[in-house]
Amino acid sequence: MSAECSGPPIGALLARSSHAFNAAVGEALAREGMTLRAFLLLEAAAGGPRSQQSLAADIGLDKTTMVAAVDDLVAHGLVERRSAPADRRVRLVTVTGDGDRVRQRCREVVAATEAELLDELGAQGRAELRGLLLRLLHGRLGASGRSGSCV
Amino acid sequence: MSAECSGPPIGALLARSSHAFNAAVGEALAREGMTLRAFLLLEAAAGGPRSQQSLAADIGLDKTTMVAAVDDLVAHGLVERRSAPADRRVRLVTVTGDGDRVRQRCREVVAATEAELLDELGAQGRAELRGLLLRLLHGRLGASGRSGSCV
DNA sequence: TATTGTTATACTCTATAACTATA
DNA sequence: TATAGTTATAGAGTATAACAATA
Repeated sequence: MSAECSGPPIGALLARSSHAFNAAVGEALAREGMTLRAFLLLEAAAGGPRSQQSLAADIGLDKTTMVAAVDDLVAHGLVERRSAPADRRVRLVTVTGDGDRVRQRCREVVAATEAELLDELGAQGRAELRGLLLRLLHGRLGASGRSGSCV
Repeated sequence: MSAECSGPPIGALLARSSHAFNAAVGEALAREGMTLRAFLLLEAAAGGPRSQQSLAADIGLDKTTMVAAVDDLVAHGLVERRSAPADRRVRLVTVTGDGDRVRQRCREVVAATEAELLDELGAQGRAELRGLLLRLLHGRLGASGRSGSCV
């Protein structure tokens, strides 16, 4: 038996922290007329033209919900659907110039929001937290099938 | 501008970690015939007989959803509803003997699951992570109205 | 009149099934 | 036959509104 120390379970602390982070980032993005999910999708699409299913698997969405998510970005002119020449069944989601500008601005907004929330930890604390979470995710936590929306 | 270092945003790491934690703990509790939410409610009720609204505010549920949540625990004989003598509008949720036994077992299951997931961090890493998250939650993160289900 | 608990209802989100067009 | 995308539909989960009992 490992000497588990006192205090609330870490899972509860993680849940509260994550929830508060998502709420703060979501509010900041809402002021830009964006959604956290839409931003994540935009980021994923910016990695290069990819099929909707590939994006869906990446973000942890269903292919059916991905349709509406892409529809939304298309309606705002941030991405375009293009038929892939090699396989005309797949629709490559490509980021437009406007989309990239919005994405850059949202990146800054998200980074600023996170920086403010992480301020009390100091540079060293932030690095430690990042390192610990990465170790956690590369351990048993990442081993289990960790698909899921997380959003 | 603070020197924000490289890597994925910490919010994303927190979200993935929290999601994986909840999934693992949820699976472990499911093997005991329990739900994460039901366990949290049972834990809150074990703090002493309290009104449903008080419990709802604590867990971050709506009072209307709390009704069904308590109904579920009552159906399993883990808690009882008793009218408060002082104010007969409120129903005090009290944990039964069976409820307390189930709660103790679930506490052990949750602790064991978390311990396994946190194993790679070592005792020192676990303490560091706990400390960092507590500092985070006592800072700006906890300052904002942080109500919400988190479950 | 205000508040606790409850019910009924509507709304949001997501997944399942069925369809199309390609392969 | 199998796959990418789409649509329609059903389900879970949640919140809003209205009601009962009590203060």
